[in-house]
Amino acid sequence: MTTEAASYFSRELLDWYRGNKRVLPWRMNRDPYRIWVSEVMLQQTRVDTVIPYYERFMDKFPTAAALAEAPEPEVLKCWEGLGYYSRARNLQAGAREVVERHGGIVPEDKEAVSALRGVGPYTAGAIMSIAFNRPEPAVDGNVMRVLSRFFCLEDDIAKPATRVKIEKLAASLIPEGAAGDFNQGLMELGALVCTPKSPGCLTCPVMMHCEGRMAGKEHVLPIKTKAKPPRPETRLAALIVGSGQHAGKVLVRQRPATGLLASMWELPHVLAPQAASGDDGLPVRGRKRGRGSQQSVNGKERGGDPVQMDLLCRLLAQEERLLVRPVSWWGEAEHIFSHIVWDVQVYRAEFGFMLRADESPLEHAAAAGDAVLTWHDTLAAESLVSYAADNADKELPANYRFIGPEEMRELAFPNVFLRLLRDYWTLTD
DNA sequence: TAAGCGTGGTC
DNA sequence: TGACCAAGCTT
Repeated sequence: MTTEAASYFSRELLDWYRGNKRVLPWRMNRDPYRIWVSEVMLQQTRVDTVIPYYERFMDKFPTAAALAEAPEPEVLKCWEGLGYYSRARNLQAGAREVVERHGGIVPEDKEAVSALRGVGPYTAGAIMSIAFNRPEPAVDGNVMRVLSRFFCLEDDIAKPATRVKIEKLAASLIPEGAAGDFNQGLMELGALVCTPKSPGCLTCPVMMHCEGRMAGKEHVLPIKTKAKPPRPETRLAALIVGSGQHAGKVLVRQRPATGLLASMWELPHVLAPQAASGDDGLPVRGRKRGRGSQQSVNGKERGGDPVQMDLLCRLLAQEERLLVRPVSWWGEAEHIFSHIVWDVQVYRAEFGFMLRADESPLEHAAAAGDAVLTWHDTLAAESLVSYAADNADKELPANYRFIGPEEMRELAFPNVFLRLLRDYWTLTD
């Protein structure tokens, strides 16, 4: 790399950015809190997706102090549908740190910013350069792609070591006094011109000295190893409609505070063992969402797959101490994560009863009986129903609730369950 | 280092 | 239609 090429690149890119930058809500001013929120939302998320979330979030939590004071469920609800929910929790934790340790002002210090929860090398560099115009690199996927092409770098950008290398390069390119615009220019070029699939070299402000293009490699760069394919899982979910004081409401549960979809709400569901994942182990076709319980597809019984219904009943009892009687197949939904694909089979089920963690299952054994774990056992079902009638007002564990459409507006659900519940209430009305 | 962690758009 | 992938961080 020549220093001429480098200074050419920096100068042309900066000019191009200043003449072509998009008008975006987080570019209104240089409030570091606003920049911070935008950068966290933009992690692995497209600009168009972020904009409405950002507007709502800033409206509701306009300052670090406002975010710090908010109840976590409200923050999570505001993030609902955006994905990677640990970002929301970390952002709020970061805001609380800012309030407690920095008087509510985002510190202008690289180490202090980097120490905030959820702020990694990219976000720290973005905040320091965009909000404070400090000469720190902010290397994301765009920047790695743009620089890999311009300098014809063949390092695998999927490897962490490559990001470190490109950070050093990016730092060396920052023009005096223009860190914020330059860093944003790199990303803007990657987003608008130097795109992953078909780079717009003809309109690129730095095409004349682009080594990747000159080598004819603009379509093969950057080098990136493939990700592992997601593993398929069949999830058996229960749509449990309450009676008595819970009439018309649906039983939902909150997930644990860590791991996948942490603290989000959902229909109770269990992981089906491989063998019971469907007739042929593949997602069942032709039974998409909605009222499908009267259909008979792929050889399944009218009311649903007895093996899956039996499993659903047994596993909910074992894992959740939740006793229900699956009644009929209701619908299906697919949910695609980066690393897992859920095929969710939803069954309507009648509520029996639920034990809290501090209750011994033994004292209820007589009432329920072992056989109650088998949904199609008529005697068991009857004893379950009569037991349930006696325990209609029994308190649920803290992470379980019967809710109607109104309560849904306050609890955060992952999209797959949002869709299912909206379908249910729409079809029920 | 590699894996876990969401969702929707694109070609 | 199915890969690919988008302004990454944490463990």
